[in-house]
Amino acid sequence: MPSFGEYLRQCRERHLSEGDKNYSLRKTAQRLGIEPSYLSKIERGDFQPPSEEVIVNMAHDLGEDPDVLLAMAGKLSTDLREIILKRPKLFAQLLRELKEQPDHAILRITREVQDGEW
Amino acid sequence: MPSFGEYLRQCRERHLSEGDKNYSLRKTAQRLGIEPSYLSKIERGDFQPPSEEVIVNMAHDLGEDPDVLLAMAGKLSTDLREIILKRPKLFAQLLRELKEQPDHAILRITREVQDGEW
DNA sequence: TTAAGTATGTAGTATATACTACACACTATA
DNA sequence: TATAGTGTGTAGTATATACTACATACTTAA
Repeated sequence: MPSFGEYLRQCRERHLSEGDKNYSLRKTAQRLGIEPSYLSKIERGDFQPPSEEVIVNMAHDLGEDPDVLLAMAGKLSTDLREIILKRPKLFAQLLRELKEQPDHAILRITREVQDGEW
Repeated sequence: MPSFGEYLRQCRERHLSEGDKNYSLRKTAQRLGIEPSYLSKIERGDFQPPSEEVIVNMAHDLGEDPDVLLAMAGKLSTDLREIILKRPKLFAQLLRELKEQPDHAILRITREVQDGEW
């Protein structure tokens, strides 16, 4: 699995190789509101991943999933954290149960809740 | 709802008022491996809540639920964060669905997973 | 061939986090 | 009436987080 920085560079260069010249390091950095040298160091792994806000902007700019990009940076989005912290006992118990469950089981629960079977 | 510091002091003073003299601020701080003045300031809300490690120690020392105490400090335990970060897409979706669900629905899911109905 | 655009290197900064060390004043006990 | 124990106030520190500013070297298009 690539590191956060490597993955970021891959995404950006994919856009470039598809012919969109707006995905140079400088132009991308400008859209993100950060210094090009900062983005360079993040992509190269010289610096830690940036703040949640910048990562979410990156995800939107690159067409990636914010939660996945945040996870690659070792971060959990604030809204998810708050969902858990409002009912910590309940969610702690559920999550520790689901830890060992396969993907399809979690997906199935999600679907059933969506379908209002609760 | 009391703040983290207020709640901490309530817990500690409960032990004291039940006659256990080991729950003075100084002795408690010593068991926790922190300075008494630091604990004093935390309880009074002069300082931010301490690190996850110290909060978990506090919970054990006071007979409280670590996840609840961490939540009062605005923190999520590392193990729960990691459960989510390993499958961010899956858990993000589930959590955002469960956000609006009542307690009993979440409890019911937890029980059914426990009982191996999946 | 020069001007614009590319990435990168060096050297900082501001703010937050997570504490320690020690002195002080008050209170209960022996 | 010492002294042991109580909580608190002042003043720091070390480390991490999240960046900026500017200079430099290389590349490409006019």
